[in-house]
Amino acid sequence: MKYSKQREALLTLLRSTHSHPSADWLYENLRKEFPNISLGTVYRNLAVLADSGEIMKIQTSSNKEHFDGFIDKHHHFVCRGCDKIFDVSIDGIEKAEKQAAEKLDADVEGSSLVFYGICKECSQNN
Amino acid sequence: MKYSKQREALLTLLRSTHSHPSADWLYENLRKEFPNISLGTVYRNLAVLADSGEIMKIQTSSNKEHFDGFIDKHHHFVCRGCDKIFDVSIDGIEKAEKQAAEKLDADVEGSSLVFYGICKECSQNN
DNA sequence: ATCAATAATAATAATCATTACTGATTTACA
DNA sequence: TGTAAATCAGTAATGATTATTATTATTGAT
Repeated sequence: MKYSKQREALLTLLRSTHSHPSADWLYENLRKEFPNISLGTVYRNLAVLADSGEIMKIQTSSNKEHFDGFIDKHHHFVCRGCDKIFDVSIDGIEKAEKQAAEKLDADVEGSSLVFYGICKECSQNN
Repeated sequence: MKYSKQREALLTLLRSTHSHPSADWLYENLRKEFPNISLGTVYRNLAVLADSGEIMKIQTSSNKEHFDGFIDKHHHFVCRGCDKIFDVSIDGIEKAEKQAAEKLDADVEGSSLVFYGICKECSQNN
């Protein structure tokens, strides 16, 4: 894995926000610094960084991948009003993973827990 | 919502398996009974049935939607070896939802919990 | 510092899943 | 039965992601 300015800028950008951006948002914002950057470069580096465990891919009910530069154990809440993704930490999930492993007799390596609903701001604006 | 043979057959087919099929699998299998059925019909009815709460859309790390004809509260385990989706019931998730709602001061309507790892069969075959 | 090997890039084309559109058919029900 | 509305099949369009290719940048060794 060779160094590249683009990859570093991508990682820096991703770690500068807690908004869990998508590939095209990252692309648009990287263009400020690299006007010629290619969307393919963004996707490729997101894949590389996710594979190496430096960032995290988030799966929501939208058909779009979102990314998180922070890989500490936490979960997400997706507002169906504004589609924003919020961080939230819940404890006791290891217990659930253990429970699943036992029930299925499988090797559970990880899990994804996403909450859905209406965020504070959206419920106030209605 | 008007009755249609296609929608009924789709629902019956989806409820005949626990394999959590994708739209194209359902399409291919419905063609046995309806050789002219359209993929659009499958997608439309999946959306209609999911909206009305009769079936459930499953989100995994694959960029493909999967569907579940059984809507009782349960969770899923995705094997990264064979990509199969297994059902698993975990208790105590309501507590996690409550915890998230309190932490975010949000209205949590539901959650999705997906486990990842290697299933029993795959770990035996290696 | 220069050079060759190779990884990364920009640009673009291709793919894949899903959604939208259209005109014909089917269902519900007055 | 007749009519309005929902659903259909067929097909085109969209949107996100991935693959291709020729060029450029990084690396480690001379």
